[in-house]
Amino acid sequence: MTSYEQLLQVLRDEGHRLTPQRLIVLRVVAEGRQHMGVDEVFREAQSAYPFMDLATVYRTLRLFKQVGLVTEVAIGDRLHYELTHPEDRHHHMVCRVCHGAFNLSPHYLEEFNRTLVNEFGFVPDLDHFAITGVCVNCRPESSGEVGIGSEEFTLNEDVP
Amino acid sequence: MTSYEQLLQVLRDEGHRLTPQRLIVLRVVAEGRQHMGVDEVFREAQSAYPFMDLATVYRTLRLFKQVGLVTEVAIGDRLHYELTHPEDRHHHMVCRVCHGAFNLSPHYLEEFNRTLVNEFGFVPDLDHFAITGVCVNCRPESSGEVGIGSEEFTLNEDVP
DNA sequence: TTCCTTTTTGCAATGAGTTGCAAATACTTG
DNA sequence: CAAGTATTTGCAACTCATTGCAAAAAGGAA
Repeated sequence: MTSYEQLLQVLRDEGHRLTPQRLIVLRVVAEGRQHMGVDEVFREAQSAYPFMDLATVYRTLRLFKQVGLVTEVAIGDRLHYELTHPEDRHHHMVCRVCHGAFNLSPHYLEEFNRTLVNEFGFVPDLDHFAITGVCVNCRPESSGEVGIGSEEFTLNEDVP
Repeated sequence: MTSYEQLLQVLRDEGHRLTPQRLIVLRVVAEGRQHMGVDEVFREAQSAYPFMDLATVYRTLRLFKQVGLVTEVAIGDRLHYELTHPEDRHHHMVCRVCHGAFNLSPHYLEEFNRTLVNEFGFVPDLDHFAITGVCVNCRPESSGEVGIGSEEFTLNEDVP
């Protein structure tokens, strides 16, 4: 059983139907780069299946998020999606200036998470956690050195 | 000079014009409860100034946010605004189930903030920080006790 | 006060995302 | 493999928020 078929099994197990649209959106996201924008997913899906509707893409991505197949990241006001890799869970730091996204190891949020649960009984949704700010490259006084644990990648689509 | 006039002075000092629309929106937010939704601000402003336009409310709130008069909080996908009280800065924990918002003292984020800056050179926007999750009242296994530092208030408008 | 320049408003159009509903279709059972 | 049912799709309409642009108005100078 390939890893793609394992993903399909997740859908089947939860009682969701395997429609051509879902198979194609899943393949597009699985084979695409990190953080695909919805319009990007839509264009690629449509080229494989011309009847694809944008609303279906939105609904499908929302479903995939619910069952944990993909992770949603809000980058510069727009929703982006990436395949969930359980062995490489990470959060995001999104730069308000360049719209670049940096991965952040869950380790850095563990203590914060414990504090919220213990002090307030509040269980935060860290799976969809992203924090905006200004990255080291976009800071005027930036002097360069960055520690380990961060992995940058810049969007190659236009984000206004 | 009243505190309301001090707020106006902030606008004047930055070269913004004092239009009737801005005065009214400021008064509505200053006298309203915490976390007012945009539509709520709009309705109240319109009842004081019938020509008020929704786009003006959005632009005005955005301006007020830029100059620091108000703080923007995203609650359940919608933008909410509250007057900024410099002596009572706080972040928000927003419950995904009941849409209630809990204040969170900046103290709990200080270490996280330091870590991001020191390790990654990333300066997070903590002023607009809100984290979603499930609050103690909405957790099935909730056993009740909550520590100090949290102050709850529930929305009295409908959030779907 | 009057004139002038620049900002701001109101309106309509746009963009991202969601939703209601009838038609289409995936899966189940016989 | 055919029929039945519940889910899903496609379309259009809708919501929240933003934006382009001409008309209106705020604030400064004469």
